[in-house]
Amino acid sequence: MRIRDDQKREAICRAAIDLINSNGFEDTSISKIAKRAYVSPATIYVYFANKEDLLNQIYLKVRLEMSSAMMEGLDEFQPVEEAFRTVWFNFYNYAVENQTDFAFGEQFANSPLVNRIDRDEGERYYGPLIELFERGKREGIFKDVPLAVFSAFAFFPVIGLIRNRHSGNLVFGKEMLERVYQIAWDAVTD
Amino acid sequence: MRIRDDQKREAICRAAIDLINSNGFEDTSISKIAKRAYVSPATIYVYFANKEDLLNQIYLKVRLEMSSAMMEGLDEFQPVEEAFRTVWFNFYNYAVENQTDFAFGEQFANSPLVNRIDRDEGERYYGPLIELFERGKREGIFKDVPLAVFSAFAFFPVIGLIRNRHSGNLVFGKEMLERVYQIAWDAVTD
Amino acid sequence: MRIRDDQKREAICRAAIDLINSNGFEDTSISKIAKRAYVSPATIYVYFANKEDLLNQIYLKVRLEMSSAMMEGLDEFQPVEEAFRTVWFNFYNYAVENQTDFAFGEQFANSPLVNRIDRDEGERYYGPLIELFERGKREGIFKDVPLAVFSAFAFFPVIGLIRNRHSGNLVFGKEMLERVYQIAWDAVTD
Amino acid sequence: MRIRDDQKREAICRAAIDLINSNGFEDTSISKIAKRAYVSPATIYVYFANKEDLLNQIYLKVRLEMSSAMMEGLDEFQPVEEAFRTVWFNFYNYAVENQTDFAFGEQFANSPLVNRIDRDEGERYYGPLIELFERGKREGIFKDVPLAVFSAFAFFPVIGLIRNRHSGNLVFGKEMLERVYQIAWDAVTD
DNA sequence: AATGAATGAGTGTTCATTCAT
DNA sequence: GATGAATGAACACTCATTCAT
Repeated sequence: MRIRDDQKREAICRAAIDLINSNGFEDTSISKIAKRAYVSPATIYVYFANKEDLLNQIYLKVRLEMSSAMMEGLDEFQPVEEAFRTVWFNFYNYAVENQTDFAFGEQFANSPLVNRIDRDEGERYYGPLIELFERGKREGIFKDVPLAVFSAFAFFPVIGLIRNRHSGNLVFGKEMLERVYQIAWDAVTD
Repeated sequence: MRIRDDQKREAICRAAIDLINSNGFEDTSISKIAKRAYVSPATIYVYFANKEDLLNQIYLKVRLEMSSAMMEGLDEFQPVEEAFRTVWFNFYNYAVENQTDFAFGEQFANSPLVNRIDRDEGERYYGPLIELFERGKREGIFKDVPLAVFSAFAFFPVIGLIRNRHSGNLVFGKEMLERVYQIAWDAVTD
Repeated sequence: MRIRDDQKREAICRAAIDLINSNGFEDTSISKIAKRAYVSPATIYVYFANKEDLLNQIYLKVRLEMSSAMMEGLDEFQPVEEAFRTVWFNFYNYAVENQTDFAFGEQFANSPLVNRIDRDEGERYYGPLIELFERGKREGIFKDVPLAVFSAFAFFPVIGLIRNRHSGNLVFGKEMLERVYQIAWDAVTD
Repeated sequence: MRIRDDQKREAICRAAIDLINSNGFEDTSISKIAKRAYVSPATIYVYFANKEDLLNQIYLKVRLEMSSAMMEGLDEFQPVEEAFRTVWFNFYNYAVENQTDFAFGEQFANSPLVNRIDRDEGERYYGPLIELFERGKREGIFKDVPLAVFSAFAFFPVIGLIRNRHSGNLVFGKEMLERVYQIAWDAVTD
């Protein structure tokens, strides 16, 4: 009996993400994914129950990778500002360095597919970030607003900027990036 | 006879938007659109060259409606702050009151389909907003940043909040909305 | 707009019956049926909702044809014996002359598919036969047994004989046929 | 170790018969059989050459079991009537008590699959029954007809009645059964 | 002997689009 | 202009079978 091959599983996910990014969900079929991953269509069903399961698992995996990338270097004893800075740049860097994964996540999150999955599963990993947010509020540093508002101003602008990167009309250097960070910080602090 | 045509065309677009919002691009076929619009599949090809053309035209139409909704009540003699307030609340209200159209727009904008259309076509209608932005900068009110950064902090947070509305964990009243607006205003002004 | 073609529908049914008779339900796919009927697989779905619907409709059609063949020449003023003789030979002749349809019916009737259809639909056409049976009982000619027992001895032996015809070890002439009929008549009469 | 093997083989046959009876040949795949028998698909190929071989072996096994059930208690010194009675009730009881096996046999016998197997293999075990038939004819008790006609009236009516049992419109007690037996006896005797 | 992984070929069905009226 | 019929190509998925252990 052969044993399952994690590289194969990985190749299938990679192929799916790439195809979805270049052609969209609509034009990404199981057989195209199979072809790109150099496996038989039937093999995909050894690793995933069906297409929806494949997409969900990829989404959750991407979310997990992104969230753990965001939390990297974060600890509860850092001053709030330092911690926020860490998270913010982690997020920005992840989005820039993992363009395809990030784009896949955004496309999935804006499609009705996202409503069919267990949302808690996807949000589970943000604990440390939420704690940071609460601590910042307790220390009177962050504005006293709901978490959704906080992250809308802290992180969504980055998504907007990344979206514009593709159009090519947004190229900015270190200085501008620092400027943007500063605006975000000002927006969420009192 | 002219009226009849436009009604039919409208019905087709409406059906397409609704189906895409509830089932995604993937599960929205020409024949399902036809069925929901009470026309024959062949009839759709009287109004649109093919499926891609249908989707593009819908997207451009939605963008146009949204942009003109945003500009409503805007004129070049208003003080900058009043004008910004107008645009911001116009945007928020449009997103809330036209949920399906807005969701369609977001879904399309995050899919690779958006890269295949003439982007200028979509952006053409934002002239007055750009002028407002330039005027605000000249008057030393808005921060001296690129347009992309400006709108990333002015409008993207709203998109983030709307996205969370669906999850149901974001319900806020007039007061909170005013609060959010104030944060946006603070973020984009010096 | 083209209109539906009853010949096409007929060709599809014919192709399905023939294939099922030579290869069984298992080896009879939609695409094989399509090929044999000189239509596209998709065309079959213009005339039938799905494969199950196709098979059910064929079965009901065959049953209907068989039952009306059986009733041919039957009227309520004939003496019971003459009427029974008519029906019995009608049945035998139908089975012999419409081998494929008959075989299809037997195969379907012995498969679990038959349990999924509306049985009443299939039995509806036997009214005159049932009336003959009741009349025969009233006149003290037929044995006083349930209908199921009556037809088990009147008609099932014929099915058994037909089944053996295929094996080739049953070839009999007019005389023997008359003999078999006589046994059936004796079995159901007092 | 020998015992284990036979249990596994038995489990595979059992699983196949059950699945075919509830879902038909068409919906009964090797992997479903494997799952139901708690073995690997590959294991089935240890015991059977391929799917056709599996089905044939099951059919022959069922025929063998049925025929030996029919012959039980039969010996060549019994009077013909007693012997016939024994065989007839054996047949009826087998059909009623082994519903699934019997239904499988009927389904297989009415499908083209039956034509692909060695028919002699299946008929080999009916020797004693044939002898009884010949003896009855010699003694002037049974009608002088071919074997096929004899069994068409002796046994096929039972098959017809069993077929109707499933529809639920045939429930009969000891008395009626005796009645049916009597009709069969009358039909085959002079 | 026994197994889960692996697969090319096939399944039933739907697709976007065109045809004929 | 409007339509239902028609279709080749594609879809997601399962098949019987073999492979590697």
